[in-house]
Amino acid sequence: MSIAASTAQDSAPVSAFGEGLNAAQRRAALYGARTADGFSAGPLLIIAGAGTGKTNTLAHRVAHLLLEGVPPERILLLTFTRRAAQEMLRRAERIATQALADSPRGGAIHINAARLLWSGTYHSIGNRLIREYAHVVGLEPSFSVLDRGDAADLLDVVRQELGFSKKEKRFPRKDTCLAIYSHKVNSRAPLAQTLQDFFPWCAEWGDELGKLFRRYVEIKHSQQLLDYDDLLLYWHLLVQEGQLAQDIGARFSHVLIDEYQDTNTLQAEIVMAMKPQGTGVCVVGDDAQAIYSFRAATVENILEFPTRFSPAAEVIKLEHNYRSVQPILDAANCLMSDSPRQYQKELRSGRASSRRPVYVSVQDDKAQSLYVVEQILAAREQGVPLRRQAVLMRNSHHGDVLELELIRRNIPYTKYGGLKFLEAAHVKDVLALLRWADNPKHRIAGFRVLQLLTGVGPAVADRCLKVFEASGFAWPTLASYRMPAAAEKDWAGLVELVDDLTQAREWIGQLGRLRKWYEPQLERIYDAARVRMGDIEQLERLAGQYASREQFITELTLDPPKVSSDLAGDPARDEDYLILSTIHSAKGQEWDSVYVLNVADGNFPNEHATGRPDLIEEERRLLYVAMTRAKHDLHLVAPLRYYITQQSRTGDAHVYGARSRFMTDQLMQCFEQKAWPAVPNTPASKASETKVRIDAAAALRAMWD
DNA sequence: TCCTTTGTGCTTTTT
DNA sequence: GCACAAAGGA
Repeated sequence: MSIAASTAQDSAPVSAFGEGLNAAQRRAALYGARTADGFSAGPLLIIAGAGTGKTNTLAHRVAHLLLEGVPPERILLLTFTRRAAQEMLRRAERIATQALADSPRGGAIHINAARLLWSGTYHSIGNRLIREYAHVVGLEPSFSVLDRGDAADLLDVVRQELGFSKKEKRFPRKDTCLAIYSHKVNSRAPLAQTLQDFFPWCAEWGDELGKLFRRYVEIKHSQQLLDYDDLLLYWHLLVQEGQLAQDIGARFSHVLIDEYQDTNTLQAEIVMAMKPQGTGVCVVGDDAQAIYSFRAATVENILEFPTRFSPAAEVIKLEHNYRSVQPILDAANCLMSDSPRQYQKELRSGRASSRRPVYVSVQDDKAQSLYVVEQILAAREQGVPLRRQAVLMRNSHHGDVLELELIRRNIPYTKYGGLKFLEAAHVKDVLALLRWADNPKHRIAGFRVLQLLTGVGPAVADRCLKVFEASGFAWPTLASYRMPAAAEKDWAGLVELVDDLTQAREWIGQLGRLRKWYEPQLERIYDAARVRMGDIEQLERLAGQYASREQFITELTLDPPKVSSDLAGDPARDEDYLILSTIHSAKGQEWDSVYVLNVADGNFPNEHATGRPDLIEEERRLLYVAMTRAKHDLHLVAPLRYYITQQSRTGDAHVYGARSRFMTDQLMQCFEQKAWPAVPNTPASKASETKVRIDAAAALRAMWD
């Protein structure tokens, strides 16, 4: 995601190699030495504070490796999102090409970073390795990847099957079950400990959850399904075996990992198994920006990285900030100085400013929105386009009130985080069809597809699928299956479609034919059919960029488009629009002006984190991430009163927010404090003292004379 | 058996 | 505002 993420360095011309880098950056980029068989480096940890040119440094390192003759396919580049990987490659290619052009050898040799085949997220790399080694772990190379929703649905099926949904006390809901499962797998901790530490309200269900997960794992394997966590888990399994660990590890002479502070134990173990000596391993991160513990990320990975090797890994700190003006950094430094365990660092900027960031108190949600809109419009008047401004929030629904106001005033915006494209029911329908055609054993997909027909609910679908399964997943058996009368007509069309999809050699056109069958179903099932159909058309456009159905389905699952405008052929591309984003999704980005909503205790730190010192520290880092996104202007907005979510329709429950515990007196000094709207400062006592009298009646009459 | 309605209860952040 | 379960009508 790099919507507005161009740094000052990005636009700076790179004349000679590394000329645009400062000393520490250069040291990190060049670390290592030529050897007889190439270029080699010991383990390296780069502690890159916010805005210190991390991407640029890493891109230079990649370029340097390429220039030193390291074959591109022997570089493994792990990033947090695919976008980050693409951005990195784009820059590395440009840097390397430029450096070659400037060298005496001239531009004869072309560096093609696209040949860095092994770059992407842990999950996407895992996906590729596992397909290659599928036979080793008892999988078919054509296995399907479950997205979050499908995984939760499958858990729900198991939950029903085991009768847990009928207990007198309510069993955890499917999303919670999945979260528990995922956390346990990724943290590699015992289930009981995961429950105790992160889901204490579910601790009493330990035994049932254990049974649930065991059955879930069985079913996944029998249906050739892998969820997100399996993509790591199977990879982990592969490298636990000595010979395979060596083979896979030896494929890569250099392993570069971005955002290392947000990796979890499972991921760290994979890297350690592949590269036990740390040879060629270079990790980059900022412990002050570790904000993914709910995904089982542990900041210990980065804190302990150096001492996991002997001799210990080299540590290089980047502290010069190229993003923000000094007053913003003063506040950020002050916020973090209260944090106990960390790599001590102090961000410095070359950019002075006389303006401090703003801490503004407002009455409530509504006033908060009005304030933000007023500031945004004012900034735009001053020449800061909307797209260089962002509103950041802790929870995605915190932007709801603001969104209404933006719509009312006709201010364009896009929102990151929150409901995703793939979670829309109609998109799920279409994908289920594709997935089922791709993997007939994919029961969740088939179950969903069958229920698109009128007169077919869970019971009929279940029976049909049982017959299908008994036949060994032979598609022709479906054609002869007798559906209830109401479903007959559409059933024939569906059978024909699925037959077509499974036979088709060409991927192009499949989605179009699918759409033809689906359109009438969509109109029957949902409201707002036209809007939804638009999404399907966008999906179709996106499909054209992929080589095959399997690739399309998998990549879409591993790297889902965030919002509809994120899809291909984005028509809104050149238009100016405001960015709304959760802080988590804002990671790695920067804007001229940043507004942080709901900076009050209960939200910073979140009420659910209180009582857990480590989680409270994470909340502090979250605020730190939010603050350090701003280049020139930063506004923390603190409503005195805000509404609690999750209450009945007529509810008016609200709390009076205390000042966030992170906003200490010392930190407050870093801010210009104000109230909005400004409270007129005229005490009543003074008014009663004045001797002045005005003949108001006469004055008003005079206006009409 | 399916599908809609009604009532109840509630951890946020996402690859 | 949404997920989930239970009950009632077709």
